[in-house]
Amino acid sequence: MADTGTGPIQHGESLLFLTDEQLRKGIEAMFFAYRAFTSDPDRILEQHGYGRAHHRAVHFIHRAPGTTVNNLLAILGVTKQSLNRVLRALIEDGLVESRVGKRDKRERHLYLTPVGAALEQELSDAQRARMRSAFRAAGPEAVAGFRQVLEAMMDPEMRRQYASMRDGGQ
Amino acid sequence: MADTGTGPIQHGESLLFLTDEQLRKGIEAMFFAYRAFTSDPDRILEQHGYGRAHHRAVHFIHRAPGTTVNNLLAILGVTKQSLNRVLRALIEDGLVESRVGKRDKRERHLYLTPVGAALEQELSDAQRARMRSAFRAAGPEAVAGFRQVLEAMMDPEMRRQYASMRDGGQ
DNA sequence: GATTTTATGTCAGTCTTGTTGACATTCCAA
DNA sequence: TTGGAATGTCAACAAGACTGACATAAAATC
Repeated sequence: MADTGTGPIQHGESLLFLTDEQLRKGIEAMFFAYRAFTSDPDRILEQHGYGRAHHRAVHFIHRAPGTTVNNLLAILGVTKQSLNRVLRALIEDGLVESRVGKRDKRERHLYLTPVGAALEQELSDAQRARMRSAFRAAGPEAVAGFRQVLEAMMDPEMRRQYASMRDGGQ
Repeated sequence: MADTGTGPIQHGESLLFLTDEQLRKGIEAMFFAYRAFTSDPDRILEQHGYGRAHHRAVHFIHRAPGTTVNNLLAILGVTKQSLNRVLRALIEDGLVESRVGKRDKRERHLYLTPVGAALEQELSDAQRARMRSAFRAAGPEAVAGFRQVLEAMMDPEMRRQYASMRDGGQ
């Protein structure tokens, strides 16, 4: 706990990228970029009467069709009451289908309906467009660094979820 | 609008980093990393009975002491009524001081009190610690790429705010 | 077979933080 | 000086997160 990062400390190689000023810029970059990152989906969701919570559910059901409620809970990191409100709306509106598990009838396996898949497409198209434009502008080396830093920022448990994400099929 | 990025398209140089799969990984990396990014401050804020909105206000008042409410509004991108609730709590609790403008008495200039500065320090220490650890693990080249991509992700107006951020002194 | 655990869903209530609408104060310009 | 624009405050409401309590069904265990 000697190096608090309060100032530039030289160990032979330059550590100027670890100054408080550089860290602060990184922090503010995250703040502003995340707002931009969510702005396009937010606009679309608003037209459909949904929020970010619905987007997250639809995204991960698309990624892992047949996933269970419990699985989704772990990935999204919210309470079941919170997720349930969202899922109920999506199921009632015919965007998500909930099938009772064959092996374990307590489980509900979640799938996007064609309508749900259409919304997912619309949302991810918008989000990918911004990401593609940013990637293209920054170039492949920058993109590699971007991914490296973001991954290093995650907690080990989250990094695990990020890396793998199969499962779900009953 | 020919290239929708739906598949890898070669123009002589490799564009494999722009495939939908790579973009999707970038999107999910943002989602998970942002959650990690906010988790440390969230824990601290909870102990003090505040939320993220208070953090944002305290952060930018620290960055630009003497900033006006209107200025803060533009940076944070919320309505003045929303910000006002947060500021009222911070002022009542003695973390922020609001001084009537000398030139323009309609304006309120905002400053952190010693108590407010202490909370800001606690929050930014935690956030910097995670950022520093991620930066250190990824290395300077990765950090440069990280910043490049995030900046390219912002809207021009936001990028302006991110780059400059002085002002405030009455 | 009885009991416990697991998976899910629901109801009620609270909190944060976003929104809009209405309003007071102050400044400035016609 | 008067009316509009800018700035900020108060009140009320909505979305979406949370906790806690409880119900049901099925699986697992004793």
